Amino acid sequence: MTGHEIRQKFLEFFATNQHRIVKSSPLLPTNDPTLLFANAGMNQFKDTFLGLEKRDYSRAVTSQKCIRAGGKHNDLEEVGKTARHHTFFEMLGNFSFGDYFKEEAIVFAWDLLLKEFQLPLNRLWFSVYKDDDEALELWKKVGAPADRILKFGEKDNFWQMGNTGPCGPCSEIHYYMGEDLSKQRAEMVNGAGDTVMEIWNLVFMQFNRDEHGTLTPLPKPSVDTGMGLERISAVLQGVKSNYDTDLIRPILQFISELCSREYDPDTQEGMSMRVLADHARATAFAIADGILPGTNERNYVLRKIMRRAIYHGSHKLGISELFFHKITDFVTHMMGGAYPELLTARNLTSQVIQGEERRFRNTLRVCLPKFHDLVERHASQMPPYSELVRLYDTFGMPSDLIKVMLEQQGHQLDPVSFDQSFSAALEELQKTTQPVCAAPTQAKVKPIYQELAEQTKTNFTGYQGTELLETKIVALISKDEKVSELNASENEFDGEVILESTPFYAESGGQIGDTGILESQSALAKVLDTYSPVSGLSVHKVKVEKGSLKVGDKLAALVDTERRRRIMLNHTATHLLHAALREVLGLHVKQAGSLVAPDRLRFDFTHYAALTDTEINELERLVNEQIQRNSDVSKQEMGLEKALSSGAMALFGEKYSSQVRVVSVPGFSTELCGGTHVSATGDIGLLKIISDSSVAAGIRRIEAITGPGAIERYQQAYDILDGLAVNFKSGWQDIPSQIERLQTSLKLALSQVDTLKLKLATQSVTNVLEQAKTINNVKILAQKVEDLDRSGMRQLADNLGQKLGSSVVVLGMTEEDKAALLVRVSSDLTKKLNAGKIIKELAEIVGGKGGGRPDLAEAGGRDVAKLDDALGASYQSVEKMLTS
RNA sequence: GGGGCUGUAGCUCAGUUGGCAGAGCGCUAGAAUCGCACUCUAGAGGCCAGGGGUUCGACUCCCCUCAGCUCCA
Repeated sequence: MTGHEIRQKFLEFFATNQHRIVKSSPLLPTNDPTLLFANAGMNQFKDTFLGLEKRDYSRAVTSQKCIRAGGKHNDLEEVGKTARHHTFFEMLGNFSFGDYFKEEAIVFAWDLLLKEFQLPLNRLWFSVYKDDDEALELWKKVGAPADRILKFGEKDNFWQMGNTGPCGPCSEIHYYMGEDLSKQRAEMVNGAGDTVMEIWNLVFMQFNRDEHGTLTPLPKPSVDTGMGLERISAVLQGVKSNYDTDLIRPILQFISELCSREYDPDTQEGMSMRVLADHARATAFAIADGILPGTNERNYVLRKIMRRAIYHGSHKLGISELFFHKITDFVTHMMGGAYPELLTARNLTSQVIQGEERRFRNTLRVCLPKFHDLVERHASQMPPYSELVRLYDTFGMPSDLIKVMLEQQGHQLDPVSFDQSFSAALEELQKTTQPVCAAPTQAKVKPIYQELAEQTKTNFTGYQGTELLETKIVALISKDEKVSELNASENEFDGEVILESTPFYAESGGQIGDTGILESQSALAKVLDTYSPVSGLSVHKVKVEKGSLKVGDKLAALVDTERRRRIMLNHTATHLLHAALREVLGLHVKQAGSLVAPDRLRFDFTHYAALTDTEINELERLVNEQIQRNSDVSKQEMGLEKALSSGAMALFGEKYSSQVRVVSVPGFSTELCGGTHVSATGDIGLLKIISDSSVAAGIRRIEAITGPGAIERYQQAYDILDGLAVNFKSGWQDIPSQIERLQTSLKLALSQVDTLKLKLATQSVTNVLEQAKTINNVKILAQKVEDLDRSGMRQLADNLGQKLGSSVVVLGMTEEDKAALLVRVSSDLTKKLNAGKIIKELAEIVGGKGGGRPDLAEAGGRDVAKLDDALGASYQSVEKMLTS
């Protein structure tokens, strides 16, 4: 039976037993921020097990994509070394949500393994939790021999989701992999080695554990099971290693051809090939689910996986060209049938991988000279770990490569103590890195809102219109207390109003809350903001302008229509931009936050690089094309499942109710969205992107304006250009070249000025060359100059010095009310005279400081009037130094 | 989210407790050659990432911003 058939058979078996076949959730966990990757079949049902979410089925079966790397389950370092460890694998599982319990779960497992898969009973072992006699009896009942049912403690056979929450005993099925049936022993179960291997784990969720550790029985116990597809395939295909199943073996074959080496499982090369095969699977699936290699969290873990693979390929298997994308492409080809998302993402995957491989090879290229430099500095000595670790921590050189290269340099290393010293040094280096674990502070909903939400649900009428002529005040709040009446006060705002129905949109999904007025015959209140502290409840923050608001009052609710209109433009524009981003940059673009205000829109999204000008132009072009088409924007209520299957984009980490609203621009964008939108895209008028910046690593932020604001912006730009054109007396298209021309000629003119100034100064000073005094055969010239800058003064000193030969030149000038001095000593004299020392004495006279090299020194001071004194003093200074 | 590192000529990078901004490759021109490669000679090319501060003086020291690399959660 092939791996694909086994997966299919598993799903079908449970489907015929009234289980709903549910698609694998993406590897990017949808509703669990504590999880790095999907790592078990039950992840997507967590809320269902907790009773927070209802589904229209109570039995499900899945084949779940899983990655275990980083976080609690970290198998990364083990992959390749063993026959069983993977970063990526598929987990088959059947689930009961308060439907069947232990008995059926055990019967299903028994029937599937013995009848469908026809596993020999004389190789199977069963384990139960030490206190779970119920399970033990059930195994006996279906036919398991009593001596094959073993009891284990908490460590092996008790499962819990977290420190608190649902938990329960579990029961595992193990399989003897050895040749000789007579050699199997009970001790091998959960023992060392994997001659007896766990193939299926049945979890019986039976209790709820509270914070004191007390267990209370759940009213509706549930079942969660997991069986690794690769393992069961190994068993059914009669091979020792998961890597020899038809799920992975062909990848090894492909790699073997790629590097022109035979796959021999027992060699170092064999291990490297396994690493590559496994990591290629993980990488292809991760990228297809929108996870990109990066520098934080799951993105970083993916990058570690990819770099480990690339390292093994390039250094251990000697593949010199970019290769990793070829392997993932092969994986895509193999698995695309069962997981079509691989095919959709094919191009992106290949591109991202090649980019990462290039970057990694560049990192290696940069750190190798640093390594050699380090080794050289320590001659034949072993470089200290503190420095080796720096290569790893700061420059990203793989620790294994460091080890290998040290050995090549002739250093004898004990691998174990090397690793120990290395991690110790790393710890030392990172000691200062105490992560400030800021626990996510959950914004607590104020009890008053909670209470109101239970009593009433606001009816939102804002989709139909912005004015509601008659509605009723249900409740009034002032300072977190319910009140019966609201009056004008001195405060910025007077209180909050809850209405029976309202056209006011409460801030949500990035769209900011509406403003407007509430008006009755006797009262008038301004709505400053509208928000929703609890789902289903809209709260209007008001300032009473006239009269007073009383609970039960009838009144009209009027939204500021113009402001709302602009918000709607921006919201629909946001959707268009989102779709355009995915088209231009790739499907990895996911919304990571947004703000829809009347005057602008802001959109944060996942992407790995700054946008280029071409990309921004293309985005604007696409969005404006959609605007010009003036397509109708459709808004439909439908079931969540239907919406998702129709391809509507949903945000991860966002909770949706079973009934959702789908906003779509036909043929371009479909999103789940509760916000308010224009009726046709043409209403937007125009979109202009005004900024692109980064918010966090891997997340970019785009800001844009639409409609009237965008037009104003273009007008401003137009005015500026017109102004420039007038100034340049030319057309727009010539402005850049005109500016360039101006810049060049200005630069030329300035350098000519410098040259001329120098020439002038040289001429005027050359006249006084003969004034140079000679002391002890050293010519000394001290002269005041004008109209030069510091660099001109240096050049002048050089010119004079060359003319004078063996000499000391002292120049002084005033520059911006400060005195500047320079001393040049010709190089043949620097043994006797030090320009730095001379300048220090002179600098004191003008009340400043200075210094420099023995042959050239500069100084400055504030006392301009003393400049001549300083120049005069230079003769004595030199003389003193020459004679001392 | 926290730590380390980097930003200098078109490219790869030097730049020594603050004092004249450099090398190699590439580019342009010339020499040599029947011509090309090679070789030799000369030249062009820099807001030293941006902004602020300290200083008589900042590529150099300090702070901020931007961009990139890297390790860790």
